[in-house]
Amino acid sequence: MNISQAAKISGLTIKTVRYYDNIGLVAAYQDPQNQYRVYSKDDIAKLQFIGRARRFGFSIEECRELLSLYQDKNRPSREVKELTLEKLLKIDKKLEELQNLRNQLHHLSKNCSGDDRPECPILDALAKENEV
Amino acid sequence: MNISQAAKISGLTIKTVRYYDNIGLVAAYQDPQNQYRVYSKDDIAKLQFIGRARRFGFSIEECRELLSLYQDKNRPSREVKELTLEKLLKIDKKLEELQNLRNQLHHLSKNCSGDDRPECPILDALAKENEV
DNA sequence: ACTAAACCCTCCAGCAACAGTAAGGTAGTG
DNA sequence: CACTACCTTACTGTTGCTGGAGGGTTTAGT
Repeated sequence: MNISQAAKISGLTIKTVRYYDNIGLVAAYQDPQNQYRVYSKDDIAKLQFIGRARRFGFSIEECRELLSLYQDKNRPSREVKELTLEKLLKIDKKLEELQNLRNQLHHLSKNCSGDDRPECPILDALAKENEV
Repeated sequence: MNISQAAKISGLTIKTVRYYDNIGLVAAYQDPQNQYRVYSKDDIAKLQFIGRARRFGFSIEECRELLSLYQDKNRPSREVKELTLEKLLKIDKKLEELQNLRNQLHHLSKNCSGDDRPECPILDALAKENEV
């Protein structure tokens, strides 16, 4: 299977698939005749696996780790769970930050008339060292 | 005022302040004798302004825009509010995404024993094209 | 006056995770 | 044989800095 089909099936872009090959995440067989990359069903499965893991917020390096755990039939599920819980914690932290940010910005925008006058509590808040 | 003081007061790192100078966001006066950057009170205020805007999730380019609005005494507050609401929308979208992610990961981790056995629903979910 | 610490500078490389583009080779069809 | 649609490598750009090398300057202490 050539790269464009592999990309389509896995839901990734060609660029991304090529990139994953370059960094050794999913190394493709290369036809010695024309240098074209050839993807096996197993490769496709890996690409899909990575695509999903990426959508779950795992980094490339974490994907690499998950992939090796995935391929190791004897690995304990503990390791995978640890990685997942770690990621979960990070997400929770990010969520809290974003929620705070949202509340502050929302508060600011509500107090701004948003018309042709220059008075703007948003800029005032950014300019002064008080809290919003 | 030299760069280390400017950095300390504005709550940024020296590297960051220098970077902002390089990209013309806050251009510092440079002593012709020794090439040292010199920061005025006005510069400090700008740095602080940017620091807060960055913490509010505005990009550098948005900061540049806000700064020019901030310095223009006649600008309508509408422009600032628009920028803020736009940013708010992005944040809401990101929040929703993250929340979904969190729920899915949480669901996965709850179903994983996390012990020495190799059975792992997390990896299974990543390997198969079904939803979690 | 000399020295050492503590500043400051510029320039270059690198991070994540690709996307875009140039310049070129190849495969299949009419 | 031309044309289109693939494919390749290689380089640059993105965002917002951070780290380091290699060097000049200022200041404090002796």
